[in-house]
Amino acid sequence: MTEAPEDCSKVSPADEHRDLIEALSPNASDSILLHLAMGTMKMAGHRYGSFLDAATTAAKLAVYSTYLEQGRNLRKTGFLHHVEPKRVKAIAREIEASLEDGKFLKTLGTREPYYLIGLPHLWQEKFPWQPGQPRICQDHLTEGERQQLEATLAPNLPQARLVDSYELAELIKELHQSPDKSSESSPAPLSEALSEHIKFRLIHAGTVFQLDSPLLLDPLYGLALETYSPQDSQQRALTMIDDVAEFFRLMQGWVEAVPQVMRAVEVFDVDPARKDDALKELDQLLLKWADRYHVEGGEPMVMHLAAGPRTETP
Amino acid sequence: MTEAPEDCSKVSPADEHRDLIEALSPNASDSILLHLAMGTMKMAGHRYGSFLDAATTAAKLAVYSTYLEQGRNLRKTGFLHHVEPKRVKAIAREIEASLEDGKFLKTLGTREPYYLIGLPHLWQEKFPWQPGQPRICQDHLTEGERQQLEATLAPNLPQARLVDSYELAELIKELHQSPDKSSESSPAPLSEALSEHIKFRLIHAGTVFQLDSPLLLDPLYGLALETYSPQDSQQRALTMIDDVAEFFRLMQGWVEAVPQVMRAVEVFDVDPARKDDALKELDQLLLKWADRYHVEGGEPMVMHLAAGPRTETP
DNA sequence: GCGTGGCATTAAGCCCCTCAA
DNA sequence: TTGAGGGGCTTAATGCCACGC
Repeated sequence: MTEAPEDCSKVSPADEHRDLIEALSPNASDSILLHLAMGTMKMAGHRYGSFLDAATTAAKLAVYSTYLEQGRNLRKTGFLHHVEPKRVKAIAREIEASLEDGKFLKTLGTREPYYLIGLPHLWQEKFPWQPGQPRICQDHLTEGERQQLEATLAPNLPQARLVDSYELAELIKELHQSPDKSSESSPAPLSEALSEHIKFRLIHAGTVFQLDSPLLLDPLYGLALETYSPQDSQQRALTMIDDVAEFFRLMQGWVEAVPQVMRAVEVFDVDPARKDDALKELDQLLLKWADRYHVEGGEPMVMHLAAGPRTETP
Repeated sequence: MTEAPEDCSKVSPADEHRDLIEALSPNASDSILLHLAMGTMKMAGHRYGSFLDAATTAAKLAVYSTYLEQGRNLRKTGFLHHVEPKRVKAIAREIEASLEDGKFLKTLGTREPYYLIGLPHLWQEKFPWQPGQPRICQDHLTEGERQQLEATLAPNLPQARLVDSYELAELIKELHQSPDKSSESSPAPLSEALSEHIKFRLIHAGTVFQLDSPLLLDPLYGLALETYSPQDSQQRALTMIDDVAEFFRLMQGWVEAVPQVMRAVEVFDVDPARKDDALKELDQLLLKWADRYHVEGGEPMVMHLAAGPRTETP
């Protein structure tokens, strides 16, 4: 019950995902945005509003960059991007405040939202548990009922006792206003809705499990993971984002014709019988190549590659 | 005067660009968004609001995708993304209307905004020019003045006469309400501000030039390019976006463990004396590799690679 | 649990205008 | 021509509550 239900309609989520991307994004930029939104919101669990804020911040930085290029001309910048000069000014002020005073722009900031990352630690600190102690502390339960319930729990849970929904809400509240950033004040009002969202996300991610039972008046909640560790598929999704970001950075170097930056694309029709061989050989080629030119204390280099079936012939 | 001024401050725009990206985006997703915003707004010339709309659309699709995965449960979807169920419903309706009725979501749609692409054709159609005819048609000019002005024009202009600001505004208006999409009505009210933005963009992109002269009461405008063709640096920026999009698509396949999708990363320290050799050899290796496995009528494959200096050691 | 409705606040993307330097 | 201000419209992100199922 902690996982997203594999709902039994016709298509798998991954296909649905791909279909949406391909049906609705004739443009490369749109497609990148879509992949990014999926990765950010569905995999990493960032809020809808956070993604929008991050996109807005990126757009503001683009405006600011033009503003500098145009010699701090508000009007020209406004014309070039179709933004009111007044707004350009506000954007510039905001960004400069961020650069100078270290105030934070609304970015995603971390791969996952802080509450996913920070919860296991805080929970184990505030509601610790030692072997031999009861994991469930509910006055209205008899000792037998307690043991019966605890027997239903998974075997290798972290050293933390179960909590009720109030305690969970407390945990979430504390996590929420631990910005551990320089901005001293907590401008975050933690609404009920937000708190509920965080709770759902924690359960969805498998960090927290919910215990329902007729013996209980209200559901209890337990910590399922000792430290934050994304599932395998999530880990891959995060790696994907990192790879794409670095690929983007490298390609930007190529656009600017930075020396020692290389781009390569190979488009071909592979012999179906030798597909596996081809990929294996490519892997080996790259490994040997990097080995051949590697020296201790050389200049740091990186190379990113992705290969697979192509869908269109451009 | 048609180009962005190389403003004489301390740093070059490209450095500024890179600094902004690196100073303010500790996160891979943020960095991707920034690269994308720069490419979309500064290079391709899409509007600030268009980029925001496209990002919002991507986020909506992510929400919708979750909505389907959750068996069309509005509340759960709302919790998972911190969106009101009401809003989820509106989003779902909007997307389904788009899928069924072919209504358009607000995406970037084309690489460049239509007005950049479509203008040269429309201009040559509405204001054609033949050798021997006057390029400048202004009653208040004497024949001598006209010839004097025309002599200042660049030699190889397209077959189009110069226009005044009213005619230019007419062109822009016509372009603006040529959606050439299925949505019959033009929901676009073309404000003065938007029209001015388009005019600035056209001049900025070098598609249109402005002619000022003491002989003229008002400035005139001329078409500078026969067909839309981005400058070299813009062309590279567009290629970058395409590459990144396909790289993203391939990596998504890797995340889902699609067979025949491969990801490779090589991190090493290159012998400084052999950097060029290394890249040249890599290029050759890839070419030969693709050749070796290519057959007529095989399965379509693609491979993307970028290599260059690395900045951090992860 | 779920969908649906109402109601409220606030920011910000848009539009337009004027005036002084 | 640019900066600075004023005034206005509309959407939508975000919050809350309540009813009926």
